[in-house]
Amino acid sequence: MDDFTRKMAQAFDAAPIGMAVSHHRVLGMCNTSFAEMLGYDRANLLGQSFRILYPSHAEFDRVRDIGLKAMEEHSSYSDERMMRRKDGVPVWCRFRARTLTPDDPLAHLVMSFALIRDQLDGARLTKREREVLSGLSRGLTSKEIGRELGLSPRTIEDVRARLLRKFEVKNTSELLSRMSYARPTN
Amino acid sequence: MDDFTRKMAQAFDAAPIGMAVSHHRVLGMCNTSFAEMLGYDRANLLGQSFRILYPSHAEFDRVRDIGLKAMEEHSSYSDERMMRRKDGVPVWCRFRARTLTPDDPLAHLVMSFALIRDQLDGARLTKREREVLSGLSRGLTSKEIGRELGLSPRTIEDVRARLLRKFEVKNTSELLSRMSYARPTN
DNA sequence: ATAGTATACGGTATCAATACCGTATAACCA
DNA sequence: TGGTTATACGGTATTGATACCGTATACTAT
Repeated sequence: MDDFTRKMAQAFDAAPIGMAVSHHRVLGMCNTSFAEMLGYDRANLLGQSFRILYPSHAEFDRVRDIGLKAMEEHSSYSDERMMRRKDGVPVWCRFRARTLTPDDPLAHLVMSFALIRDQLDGARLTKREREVLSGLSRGLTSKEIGRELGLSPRTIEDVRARLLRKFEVKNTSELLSRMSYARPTN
Repeated sequence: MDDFTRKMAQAFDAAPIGMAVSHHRVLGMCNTSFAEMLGYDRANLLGQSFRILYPSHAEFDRVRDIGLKAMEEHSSYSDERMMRRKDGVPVWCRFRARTLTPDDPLAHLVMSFALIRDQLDGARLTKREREVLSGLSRGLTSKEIGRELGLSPRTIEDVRARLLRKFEVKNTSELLSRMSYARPTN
């Protein structure tokens, strides 16, 4: 095999970002960053269903449909989502996907996962806060998020208010501009 | 060569994010996303200095030093930076780097570049749109942005509406989750 | 035990955002 | 020269966001 291929493989493995390939939601390949980010050895991860990398079966089902339409049209999709580490701790990721099979997006997916670190110490997000944030980043209103989570819109507003306090921002726009990517920490 | 290596190389090349490897600021390898993002063919990019990918020599010099200390300590570094496309258009990127040689970080670097703005092109931002976006990312209302720019709040609302149409999003929250934060570049 | 926090929900009041209606000028492009 | 787009501004109407008031349960940590 040629040197070119070997160089690409090395770059894949040493990438500063988690990367993975899936076929119908089963992990076909990943790099070291991806396995480490989720607390696994790569050898134990290959061939596994992505189900084990999500916090719940419901969440696993939910994220399947979210990007499908976008990928059928543009072959690519990105959002922010919660993954589940091996020890159960949820991790918040910037997710990007490109499908090589737009007719059936999940057949061959190449994904990248970038950890979003909380820049404010002590500002860890609860499960609810992440769920609400996921809705907000998709442009949903409190009413729509409430419907999605089976809660009163009033409760969503409480969670929003808590998020605004936690991150010391004025409104949802500023919140999302802060949460979209990790700030340079040093 | 083994199938494993070939799979990793394929994943590298199909990644939904720009990736590159450099040796002392010379491009040793990159994937298709990286070359496309900057408007080049990969064949013409390999072996070139990173100088041509920055807006100016001063910027090229500046970014050399800013991540060095972090990489000596943690082997990795990330920020947001401006790159220069082949046609001269500046593009904002989320930049991540990992060095394989912490003693001399620039000797062997693996990097990822994620476009912050308009992953789907055709939606170039005007000066006004950038100015308004900058205000929105700081949590300002239309009234406050209008005051800052010496314009009627009504005009700010027009620019907002144009941004929402351009990016096909429902509201400002979704817009900002797509755009991350913006600064007026000129 | 008790304080603190997250969760969950109700009401009300106010301001902001969004979507329409309209006009007008300037720039650019085919 | 006419079509498109960006800019800039006015009015109005509806929905959403935010900030308060309140209650209540559950969990965690000192």
